[in-house]
Amino acid sequence: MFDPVQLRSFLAVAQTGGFTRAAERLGLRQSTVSQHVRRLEAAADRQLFVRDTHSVRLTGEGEAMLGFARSILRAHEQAAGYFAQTPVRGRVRFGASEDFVLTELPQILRAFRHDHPQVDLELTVGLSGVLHQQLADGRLDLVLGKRPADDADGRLLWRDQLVWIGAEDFRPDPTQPVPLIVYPPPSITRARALEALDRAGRPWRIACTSGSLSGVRAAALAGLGVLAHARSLVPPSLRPLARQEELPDLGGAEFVLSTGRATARGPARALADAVIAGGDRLHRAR
Amino acid sequence: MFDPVQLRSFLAVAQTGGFTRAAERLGLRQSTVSQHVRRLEAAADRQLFVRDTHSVRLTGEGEAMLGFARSILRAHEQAAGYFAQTPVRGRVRFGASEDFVLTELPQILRAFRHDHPQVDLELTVGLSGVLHQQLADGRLDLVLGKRPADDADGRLLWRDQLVWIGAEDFRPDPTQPVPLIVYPPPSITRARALEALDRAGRPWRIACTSGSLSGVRAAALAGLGVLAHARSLVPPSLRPLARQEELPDLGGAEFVLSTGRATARGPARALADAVIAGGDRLHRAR
DNA sequence: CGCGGCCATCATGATCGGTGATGACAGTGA
DNA sequence: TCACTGTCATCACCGATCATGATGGCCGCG
Repeated sequence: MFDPVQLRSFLAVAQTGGFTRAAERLGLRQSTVSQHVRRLEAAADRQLFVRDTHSVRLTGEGEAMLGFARSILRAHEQAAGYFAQTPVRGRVRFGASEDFVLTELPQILRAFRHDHPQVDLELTVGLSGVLHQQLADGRLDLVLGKRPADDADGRLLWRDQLVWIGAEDFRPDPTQPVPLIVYPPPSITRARALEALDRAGRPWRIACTSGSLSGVRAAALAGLGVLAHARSLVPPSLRPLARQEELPDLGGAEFVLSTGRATARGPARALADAVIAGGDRLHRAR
Repeated sequence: MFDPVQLRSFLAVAQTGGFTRAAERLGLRQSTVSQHVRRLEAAADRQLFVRDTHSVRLTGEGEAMLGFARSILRAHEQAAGYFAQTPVRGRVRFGASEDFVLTELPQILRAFRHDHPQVDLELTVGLSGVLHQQLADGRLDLVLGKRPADDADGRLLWRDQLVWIGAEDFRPDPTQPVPLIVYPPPSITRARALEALDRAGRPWRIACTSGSLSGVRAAALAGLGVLAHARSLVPPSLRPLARQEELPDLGGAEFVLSTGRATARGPARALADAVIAGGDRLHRAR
């Protein structure tokens, strides 16, 4: 095991051809460099330089050591270069919409925590509209959710179609108001569903209101009604209704990653990169 | 600059999955290993392990460090492996026959001293027979010279032809005894020359005797007579006589490197290797 | 022959590093 | 629930290590 500091001194002596010059280059004293070389020679049990009082020359073994020293120091420099950049550290307050709780978002966050253990990750799950409001208020740093109607910000992750979904065998009775399962306001999906029905002149009633995806999923599985939902994020055991045309078209939806007004930096940037990189895993490509 | 010792501890922790186990493997204490990792983390300014009280897991940065640590330690081990073999050190008493003083033997010896500065090299130049006698007496360790008639030892370096040489324009008078330039006994060449002439019934006389190559060379250049010499080692400004057939054939000669009875070891072995490796430079290939 | 530049060596004071003891923590089994 | 065990972190201690400045030997130069 060779001391890298001694190797550096050795290399400097070999390159400058002198102990004094090497010491100057390294910001050390001549006696220090002399000791470094001496210890290195002791460690290798070889004479590395021939010190003819007014010249310093490498021996054969010294030339061999030269190669090894270069190799070792190069490896060190590669490592040092990698770790030179300031580490990602701090806090991210991350908001993710309910839609993602059943996706692989947890795995993405888990990987992020693995890669950046020094980042405190605070996760808030809620409705997209609420999250964007908190982002605007500065209570969140990064939000993953549907793009609100009035908001043009955020990086578009993917475009999706809103569809009507329900239990396996559920078919709404055309003669009755459509039984709706919705999130409470200010749910974007809720607003879109009511708008579409109203525009089509189709009567409706609220069959169930729940603030959580598991709540609306339970209601749908129970056959309480239909639910507007992004096609790519339909929870397991629920399916788009076979005949979408019996209900009005819901239009599209855009899933965005928003970072407030400023470009994300530091931990928020790192998390945004991680989410974008793992973005494919958030929705099932159809 | 990372401390290789700390890297070794880090690697051991990563491999064994525990500080205590790593410490056992390394022959250190657990607290020491803990400090090593802590210092390494401080040096890299990253957290490398997640210590969940009953498990130790690499972070993402830790995995990066793993690669660098392996690379650095591999470089160290290569160097350590090279310098692990005990260095060549000591004394060689080397005998070289007069024949080689004008060859590149000095360059070979110079390179040897460069490669093995810790070897004291004692050079004896003399007649092959004398040198072999000293080798047998234990007063030399290695001898380079012509193989004596009664000696079968030694590593054959090359076979050569003995030829008659003289000054540029020298031609022996067939009616007169051949004027000979010879080394004093126990010169091998001398014996071979006299034998050949006697066997051919050709009269001869000693025109000059000198113990050194420069002596016989001067005599030959002065036109004092002819000289038996190995063809490949003819000194500059002397040439084989144009008509060799006017004098009896001298036969061949073998140049050998002899190491006494035992196989050479240590410094003598190293020098022998160097001479053999540079052997081509000792004679001009014709 | 003194001078200056070079490297080796030495004593010294500060720093570093391994150690053992101790503490915090969590999983285990009675 | 509680003692026990095994984990890792932390700390004070002391001996080893290290960089330093001073000194000395060496050699070439003026």
